[in-house]
Amino acid sequence: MNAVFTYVEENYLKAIFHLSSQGEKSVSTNAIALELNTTPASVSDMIRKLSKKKALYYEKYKGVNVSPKGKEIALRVIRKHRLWEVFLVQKLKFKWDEVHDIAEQLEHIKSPILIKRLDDFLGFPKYDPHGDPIPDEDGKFHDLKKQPLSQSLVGAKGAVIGVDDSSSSFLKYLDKVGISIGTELTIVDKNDFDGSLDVEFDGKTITVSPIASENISIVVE
Amino acid sequence: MNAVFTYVEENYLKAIFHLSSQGEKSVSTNAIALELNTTPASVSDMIRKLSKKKALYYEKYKGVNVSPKGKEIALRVIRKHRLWEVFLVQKLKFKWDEVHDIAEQLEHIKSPILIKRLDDFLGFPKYDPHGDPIPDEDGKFHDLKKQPLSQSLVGAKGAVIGVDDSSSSFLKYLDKVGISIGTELTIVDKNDFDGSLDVEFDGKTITVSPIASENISIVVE
DNA sequence: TATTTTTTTTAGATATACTTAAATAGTATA
DNA sequence: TATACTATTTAAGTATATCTAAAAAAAATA
Repeated sequence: MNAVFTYVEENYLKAIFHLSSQGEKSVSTNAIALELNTTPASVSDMIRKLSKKKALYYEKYKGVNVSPKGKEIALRVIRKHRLWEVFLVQKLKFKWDEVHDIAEQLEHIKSPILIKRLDDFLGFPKYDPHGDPIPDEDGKFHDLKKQPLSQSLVGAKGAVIGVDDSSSSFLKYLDKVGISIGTELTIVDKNDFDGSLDVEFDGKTITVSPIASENISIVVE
Repeated sequence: MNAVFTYVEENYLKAIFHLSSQGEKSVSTNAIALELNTTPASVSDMIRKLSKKKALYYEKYKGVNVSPKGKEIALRVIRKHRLWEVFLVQKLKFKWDEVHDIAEQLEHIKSPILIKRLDDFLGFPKYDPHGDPIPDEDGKFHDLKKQPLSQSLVGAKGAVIGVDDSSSSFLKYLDKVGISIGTELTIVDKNDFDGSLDVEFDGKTITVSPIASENISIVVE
């Protein structure tokens, strides 16, 4: 009998998993309360509940750690969140910085087959529009190396996975030249005098300034 | 200050709107309980709450009617439900009869801009995969006439909007011949000896049996 | 019309998720 | 080490959305 986790429980596990993958040690009640914009008292309650459900390891006054079960749930939610973000940006033409709140809702839709079909529909993306990796069905991350376009070598082929600068002027520029998430490009030349890069994609070649190429992340093949 | 309605309240309003658009009179507590698989006692509670919020007109022991406000909310949810169903069938390749439960979840996602973009992405569909009309942003239904393919005249052009028979053998047949929701077709001939129709779409012409054409709904231009 | 049956409402409980206020445990400082 | 401070937990209470059981109103039947 697979335990069912509520919307709220999923959010707690996601937050705790997130916090514990930053620092090493166990996560404090206060840190969770801060992350989820709630009170330490509420967190205490929920921690007791989630450890009874074996999703957390917990010792009073000592903070919590996610159990394998909790990690599995957190990664499943993260996977859904990031796949939906790809959908919103790639298909519905949202900007990188507009999708988070909607994905926060969509990530709780319960239907394994839906996520499989969505993944397929999106072409099995490995990164979300912010450049964060998308775990696979088993919670594993694929080990493609993400790097700024500026640090890629001449001759390298890769796919755009995200941008660091999401100012509207930069997004407008990308739109104009035709670069978006998923664009497959080849670096054909580097202009040493200013560090700009000539990149080829969709049958055309454009020159990307050093500042722009620092803010574009790609994964190389 | 726009009152916010919960997931559950939205479902009640949708169900009551649905029931009241079948029969004429006000909707009974028992009928609602039956529709939502809950108890009359729970329905009584919720009715009191929704009428305090001015979404329902209510007199004790006399049943309820949806107010304009309640109707607006119900139609908004129905619009979302049907648009998501189109998405699931057209884009994610679900079958007509597999999408309901997922759409029941997706219909509660709160983001007006999301629905606008989705509508655009889907090409502003007027009917869902079951042939039910999709209300517009203002809750109005477009007045296209839906009819069985079998009752359409030679020369008529239309788009497939749904099927009545959703048995797997029928769906398999449609898949084989290449008919799906949104397929734009022209009726080129009627074979009087058996009532079958020759229809053209995607550059090819096939013959559709009388039984099949009775179960395919189209909207004519 | 009186009685029975059905429908609807109310009353009292439960579960989730939250709150504030008070108590307790742990840490830091004089 | 005693005191002060911070972090955490517990206790008590609120709101939502349920439920079962009992009471009240309406409808159906004799």
